[in-house]
Amino acid sequence: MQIYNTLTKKIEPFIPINKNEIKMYTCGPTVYNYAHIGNLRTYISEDILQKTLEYLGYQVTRCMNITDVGHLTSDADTGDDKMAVAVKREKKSVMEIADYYTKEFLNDINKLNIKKPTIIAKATDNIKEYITVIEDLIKKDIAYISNGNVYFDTTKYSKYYELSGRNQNDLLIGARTDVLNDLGKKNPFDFGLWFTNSKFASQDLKWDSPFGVGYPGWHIECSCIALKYLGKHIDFHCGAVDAIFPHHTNEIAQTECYTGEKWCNYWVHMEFLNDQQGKMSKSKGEFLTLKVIEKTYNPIIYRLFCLQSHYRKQLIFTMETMENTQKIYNKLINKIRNIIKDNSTLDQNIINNYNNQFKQALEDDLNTSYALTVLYDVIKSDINSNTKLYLIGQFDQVLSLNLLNEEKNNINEQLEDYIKIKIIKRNEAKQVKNYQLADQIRDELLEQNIIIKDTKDGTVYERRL
RNA sequence: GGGGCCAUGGCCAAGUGGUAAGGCAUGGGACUGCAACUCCCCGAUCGUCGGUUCAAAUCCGGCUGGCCCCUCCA
Repeated sequence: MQIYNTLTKKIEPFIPINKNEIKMYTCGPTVYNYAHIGNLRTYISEDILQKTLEYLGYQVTRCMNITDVGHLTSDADTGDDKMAVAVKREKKSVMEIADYYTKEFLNDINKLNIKKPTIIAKATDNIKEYITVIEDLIKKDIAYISNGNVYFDTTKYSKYYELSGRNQNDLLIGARTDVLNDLGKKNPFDFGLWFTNSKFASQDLKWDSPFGVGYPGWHIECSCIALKYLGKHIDFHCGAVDAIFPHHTNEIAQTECYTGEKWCNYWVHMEFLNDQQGKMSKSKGEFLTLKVIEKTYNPIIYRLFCLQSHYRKQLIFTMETMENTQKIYNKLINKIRNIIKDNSTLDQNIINNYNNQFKQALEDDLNTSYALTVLYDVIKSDINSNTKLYLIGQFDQVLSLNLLNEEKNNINEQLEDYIKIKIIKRNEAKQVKNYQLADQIRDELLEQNIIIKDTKDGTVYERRL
């Protein structure tokens, strides 16, 4: 397998730390609002990475954080905590907000067939761990206390700019003035590890610490949660491209200064979903959630939409392309439904051949669109039905598009009998050329989401997708 | 102002030096009472200009256009 590594800016062969067990950390949501479909694209891509690794025979432990404190609206200590803003907006407690949106998030990823991470850790459950690491960094003179807050001194970590590929001067020019004007900082890009001296009063969540009563910075949570649950070394760390700087940059600095060792080998970043105006963003106010999509489309359609493209390519979302994807999905499922299970025996050579093609596509930096082409190749090929169905089932372990989900099996016997009678009546009507009655019966069934098809072998039916 | 990415037929998209996969849509045809489903057929020289090469969509440079990051957002 080879994959693009942000750390080296190259596509590299993947070499696991341990032979079969892979440790993967993926940044989770800040649960102050619904996830928008752009957020969800990232999790879909991460899911593909995980499932590809599993398909290749690795065992993957995936850890994800849930940010319920510390994520400020600004990187200086002037912004509001995102959670505090939500509290004000919805007039609920922080816990209620966090619980509600966490549940909604887990619902969303479930609907998209994203495998639930092995470990899901809340930021507020690991305060002790943050304090341990921060104390250590202070002791090592890498962190310092200033103006009531604890900051990380970025000049103490020589590789600070490695991940982002920038340098301090480039960053300074574009930096926001309130970041630079944070007088507590020794250097412009130093970042907060623990805040006690907040300039805003709306912060509800506070903990006692050796540095005073306060709350943690955003970046420290991921470092500590990863260390706690996955150990000192991890294979993958994923997130969207905007996390490269400063979030992941800061994570590396903290973690490696704490352990004194290299932390993560492969940094994988997922590109944005844009709408026609550009980036989809919560701070713009309006944003598309899965709830909205669901009104018109099965969430799996959105997953397919994402898989048609590449995770490192920006994707533009429009309702037109969703409409198109719906058609693609319908046709795909129809074709698969037309493959009838029979007595044919599995052809192992053919299985290996297509399976290798499928794997090769995914092993090549997760080329999902090509993997879908292999799926089409199988469907079109003249191999026997059972071999086809077997391969489709295998592929769907990674694609997770419910390719073999036979919804028509949901039709109970009672309904089945009813449909059969209707079909017979319709065929009788057709024979005497009473097409009005025939069409009426067809419409009746369609109202119940039953589609009638006249084929060479007689009339068949299926449930509408 | 700095850094970076992208540009392939109507749409999505594969392709990383040897003469353009695939899917959807459109059009044509078969099937059908009609429709749907299914099957068959049809389309591009790869934003633009120039360079390297026997050979470039693929490498290099200029230009144009779009987007992203540098500031909370995935």
